[in-house]
Amino acid sequence: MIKLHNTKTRRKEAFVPIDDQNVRMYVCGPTVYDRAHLGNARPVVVFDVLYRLLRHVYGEGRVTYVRNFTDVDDKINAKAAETGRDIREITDETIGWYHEDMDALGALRPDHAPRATEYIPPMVAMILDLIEKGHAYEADGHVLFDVNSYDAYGALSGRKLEDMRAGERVEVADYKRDPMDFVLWKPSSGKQPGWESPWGYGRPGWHIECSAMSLDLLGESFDIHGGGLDLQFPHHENEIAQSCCANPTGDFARYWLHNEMLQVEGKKMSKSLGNFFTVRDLLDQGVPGEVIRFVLLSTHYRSPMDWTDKKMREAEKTLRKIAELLGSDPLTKPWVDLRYATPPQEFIEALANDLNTSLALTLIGKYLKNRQEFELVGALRLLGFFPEALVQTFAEVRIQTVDNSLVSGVNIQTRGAGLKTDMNSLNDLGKRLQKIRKEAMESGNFSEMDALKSALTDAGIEVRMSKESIELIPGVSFDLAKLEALK
RNA sequence: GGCGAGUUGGCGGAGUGGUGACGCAGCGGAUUGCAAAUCCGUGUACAUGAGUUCGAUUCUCAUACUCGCCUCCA
Repeated sequence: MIKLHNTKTRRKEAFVPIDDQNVRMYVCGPTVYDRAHLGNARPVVVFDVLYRLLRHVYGEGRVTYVRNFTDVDDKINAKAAETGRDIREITDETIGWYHEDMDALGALRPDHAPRATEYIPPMVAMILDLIEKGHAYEADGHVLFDVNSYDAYGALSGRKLEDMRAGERVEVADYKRDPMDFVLWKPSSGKQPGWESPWGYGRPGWHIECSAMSLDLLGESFDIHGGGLDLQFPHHENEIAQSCCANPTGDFARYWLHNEMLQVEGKKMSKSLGNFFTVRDLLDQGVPGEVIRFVLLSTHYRSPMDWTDKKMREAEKTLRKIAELLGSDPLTKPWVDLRYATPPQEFIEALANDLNTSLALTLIGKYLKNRQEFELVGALRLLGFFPEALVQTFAEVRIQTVDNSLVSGVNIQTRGAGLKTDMNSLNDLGKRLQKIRKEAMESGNFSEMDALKSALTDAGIEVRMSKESIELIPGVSFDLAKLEALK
């Protein structure tokens, strides 16, 4: 039994799909004019977990997930004007980036990822229908939705039209009957993208695409509609107005899920504050996608999440421990066939309880501590972490000295193949450290050894020493350049 | 101004009408050249005031504060 918090009712409700053979979910996707920033990644990862959970519960082929690309928008036009590039070129490139970056976070691709520009005729048809039904009107080359024609307008976000008689914040176009009326279609000129329509050459307003696409791909009633909390008003309110007026026999979306916003080091992420960064920025800094995913899931989706360096380091540490356990020599472990690993019931229940990913990660921590590999692997997979990938990503180099009555020498082990670094340098350093250490232990003078050790630490390599071995583990902040300087 | 969310120990972060998770840090111990890592053990919290209740951190109301959305950025 999955329970989800429905924004529509402001309550946690038992989730009952309309058709359990085809569970349908729509999530608002990005406007494609630039790299996805970290805030964009939160809903992607949150709804990816929901998608995985639904697939787990109802069956892989029995969930349809749609996430759109908004590729008609004034921000895109501005980008085109600014760079002199073709709009299609910009949107194609950005969509490619988006896929790359979200793939790196371990997010499954939706079943459908429609582009707004592929849906112009259905949007025009829906607008015509709305005019015909008396919910929209043409004025000054625009087509506007008449919010007063829909009684439930504002129900989702808990706003009343009277309270919003704005005009205070934004200048209201004088062709609007009501300041809250929003654009369904607007005229295009010059280099602006446009299509012929009954109202002249123009382009759609922002909200209509989601109504047209969800109708086509999911029908007039579907199960879940998700997105960031910022979209609750006006975007989702407007979607509801359009869809419910155009298809009065349908429910549109039954469960509305909204994720809270993301902050960075306690402050809102914004360009003006200079704490704005993209997923690609982090990946390029060497932060594995799994670490980003882990941090994003460590806070419940309906709470504001604060992105901090500390959380990133802790997440990395935990993932490394997991990789160490999973990647260690199978001969040292009791036999487990991880191919058949399934998530424990308590783990599924945590996720089924309105996506309590924080508790889910706590459980993962428990399986790790108790070395319950079967449970661990099953849980990780459901949450979108792949054991093999973790072992690779967090590969380590272990330089082990062997020194006992039978053998004496150096044994170098590496785990995984994903380590993007110069193995030889690491090996050399490990041997050197071992040699210096041996000398130091004989002479009693540890200064040279301490110097090398702190240099390694500075370069982002964790140094672990025990009687038997020395381990060098390049971390997330590993800096190859500093390592070169040590030679 | 409108709307909404939140306030849990040093930090992060779940959860519950009645024995107050868990992680990190701290402290004590084992181990150690010293550390680290690892293992064992361990303390401190539920914004304030009032109400409901046998009993509230958990429900209700008020107050304070924080944050977000409504505005380019989700």
